[in-house]
Amino acid sequence: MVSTNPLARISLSQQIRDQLLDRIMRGELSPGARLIELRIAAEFATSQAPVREALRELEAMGVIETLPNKGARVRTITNDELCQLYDVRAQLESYATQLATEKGVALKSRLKEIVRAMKKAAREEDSTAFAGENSHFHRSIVEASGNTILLDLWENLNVQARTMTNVTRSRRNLMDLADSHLPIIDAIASGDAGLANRLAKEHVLSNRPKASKED
Amino acid sequence: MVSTNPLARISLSQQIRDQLLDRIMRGELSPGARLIELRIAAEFATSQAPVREALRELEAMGVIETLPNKGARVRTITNDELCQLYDVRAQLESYATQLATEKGVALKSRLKEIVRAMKKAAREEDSTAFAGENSHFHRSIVEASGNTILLDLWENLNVQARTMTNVTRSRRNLMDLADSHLPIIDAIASGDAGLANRLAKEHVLSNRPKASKED
DNA sequence: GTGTCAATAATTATCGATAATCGTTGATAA
DNA sequence: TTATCAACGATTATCGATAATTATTGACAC
Repeated sequence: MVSTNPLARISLSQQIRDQLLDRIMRGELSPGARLIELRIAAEFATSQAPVREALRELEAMGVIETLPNKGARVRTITNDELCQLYDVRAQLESYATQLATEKGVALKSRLKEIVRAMKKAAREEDSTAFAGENSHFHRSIVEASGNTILLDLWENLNVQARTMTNVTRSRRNLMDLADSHLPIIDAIASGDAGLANRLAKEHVLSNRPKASKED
Repeated sequence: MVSTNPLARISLSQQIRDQLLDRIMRGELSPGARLIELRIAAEFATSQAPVREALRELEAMGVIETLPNKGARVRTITNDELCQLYDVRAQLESYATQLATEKGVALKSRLKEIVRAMKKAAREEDSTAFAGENSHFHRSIVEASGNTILLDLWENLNVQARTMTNVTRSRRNLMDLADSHLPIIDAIASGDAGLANRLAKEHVLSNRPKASKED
């Protein structure tokens, strides 16, 4: 049933990119898996060209890596790199939170709403939905910072982290995790930018994976 | 004399990318200039394919922007965005400097050497060489942080900033600018990570363009 | 004059095919 | 047995041509 795949008309390369990204995120394509241009082209009933474009975009996102003349494979993020990623993300996010607080953007009701959705997902044990709402929460803050460059960088890191989510999914109680966002909301609402900065940083770092034994 | 351009064999798309990036950096291709695939292909005596790849890479770097079916043009960075870029860069670099200091990496002699080269360029009024050494200085620190994710992000911002260098080239005295790096070297050598962090941040921000009247 | 629309031009997006490159396999000789 | 290397197979890199899309022009009606 995968032989022909019509696909609506929105630019083949984008559709292929989205499909592949989706598969990588849901773990269908695991780290190290090869992505062979002609094979993918055959699957989507297109030519090699749009597939190459899609792969290059995924590479730019840091989701896959390609060796010249050797081909592309799903990037294997070591535990070490994931730690580094969280460290950097903590820096960016704490700064974003500080900016948003200084600007006095009204975020409280919106963020509370997102946490509510997070808890709903937690109750239903829907970890995919939970991860989505979680991203949504942090993205809202970075958006509110008003710094688009910052937003771009953050999104990049976020995508990379999410491709590893299933592997590294912590055992931590989802309901607790949802609650751990509340102090940040209060800090932003209080207008104390320094506090908001600190809490956001701690929040991200508390979700940082531990130094591993395997990688 | 630009009709045929043999180009050594290292992958056409990469060569095209480098050539275009070079032209953009040196201002030969100014912001807003269109990049037409077939025209570029003709100039380099290649087909459209490698040109497209090159353009996609430049887009990922944030150096050009492409609208679907409309084509690519050299990205116009507003003064506002450049300010945001420096703000974010200040965050990343201060963090990198802190990490490098905490790790106690021996950087002093190397950094001093770079500042020497910077001053030489300043004496010779070679602003291109100066910019190169300047990048080199900061890159060395970010490298020394040991965080490769951080390095990737920093490089990206740096490239973007450099494509605007000629436009925004400050009138500031180059010799003073070179000297302004010295306190950072001392702070790193002293092992005071907090101080190093602060000085690095101030250094970047002091070079941030001012809120403009034109953009 | 101004708005609408078909015809046209310019350019990107995609295709199918070929060339170049890399890794592997198996034979041969030392 | 091991080293060398030619031939092959798999895959990426590039090509030239066509299809699809968007912008532009000019005629025409109001």
